[in-house]
Amino acid sequence: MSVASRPSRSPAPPPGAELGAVEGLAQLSFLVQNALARHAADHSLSLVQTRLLGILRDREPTMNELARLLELDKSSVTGLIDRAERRGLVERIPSLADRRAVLVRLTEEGRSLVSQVSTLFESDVSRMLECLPVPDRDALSRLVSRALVAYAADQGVDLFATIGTARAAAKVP
Amino acid sequence: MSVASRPSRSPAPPPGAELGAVEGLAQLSFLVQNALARHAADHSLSLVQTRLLGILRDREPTMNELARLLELDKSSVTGLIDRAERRGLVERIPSLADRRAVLVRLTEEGRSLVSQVSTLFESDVSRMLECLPVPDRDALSRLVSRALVAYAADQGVDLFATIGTARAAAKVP
DNA sequence: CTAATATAGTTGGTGTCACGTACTAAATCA
DNA sequence: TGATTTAGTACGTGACACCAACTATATTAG
Repeated sequence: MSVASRPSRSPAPPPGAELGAVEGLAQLSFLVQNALARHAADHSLSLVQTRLLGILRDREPTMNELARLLELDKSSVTGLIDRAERRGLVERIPSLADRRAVLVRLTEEGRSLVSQVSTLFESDVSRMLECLPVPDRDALSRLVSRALVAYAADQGVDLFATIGTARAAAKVP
Repeated sequence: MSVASRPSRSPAPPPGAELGAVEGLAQLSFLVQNALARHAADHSLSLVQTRLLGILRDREPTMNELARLLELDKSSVTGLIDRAERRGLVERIPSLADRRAVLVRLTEEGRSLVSQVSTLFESDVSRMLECLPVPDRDALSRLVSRALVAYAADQGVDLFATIGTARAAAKVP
């Protein structure tokens, strides 16, 4: 896949073959994302909803902050929260500090839902890792983490919270 | 997804540095997907459209096969192809073998578009890998590919198309 | 060789989600 | 105080996803 060039069919795709690095990472990312999407869908959540709930696990942001975190337009967030609120997953709380602002908070139901999905998701990814022998698994984990850290530093990106464990990085003022 | 990514400056590489394996893979998958989505959007393509074009690079499937490859309902594929066709990216060709069936093929324009996006995407992922020293990079690539193959075998899953060629295998009775 | 059934694709209805624009209310600046 | 910026919402549009219903072939059964 990768690239561009030829539309050719490889004469004989080696069966057990090695994938190129880029291709491997790309496919891996699809598998991981599909796992998440699948569990989310099983609980009637879209990916965005799930992401929303994941973010709210350890925060109580304003609509505006949410838009920034989700990289969405603020008008998109209005609808997103409308639907989640209608389902009883989150609630809007008027900010005391700024009367224009609204804080968004998980309800108990929302919290329990996101916990279930994240547990299932994590066990899926674990299962994927368990296909590897332990030493390989550790090595992979170390390399991935090294790559992420290096890339993050390089690009000034801040890695953070996946759904599961949210916390991760942290705190950023 | 659970995650959101956020642009921020990291003051310094996170102190706790090592990520759990699950979390690392999850974050990695977000980075990769975001890269793809970004380049796609720059060319006015959605992720699904991009995946569609990627699949068509080395195939000329029926609507039905497309639905299976994309894991979409066939009625969703109708709309997807309608829009892509309207933009001149693909064309419908009546099947000679089965008069109910319709084949979908990339146009020249579609081919050129997907090539651009995939080139950009790949260079992004490469850039990510280049943060690692060469031996680590090779090791990572080998491990990822091993994990994918093992997982695919384990689950009877068909690895597939990111953007390019998927080589997919497909074998499943 | 019809008659029942299965398959390919489209249509239409509903809902999510994303965007841009326009608008209100509150905060801030000047 | 008056001008401007900021938070959030309302509205219209379009992409996408699903399901159920429908047409037209194909396939199978009797």
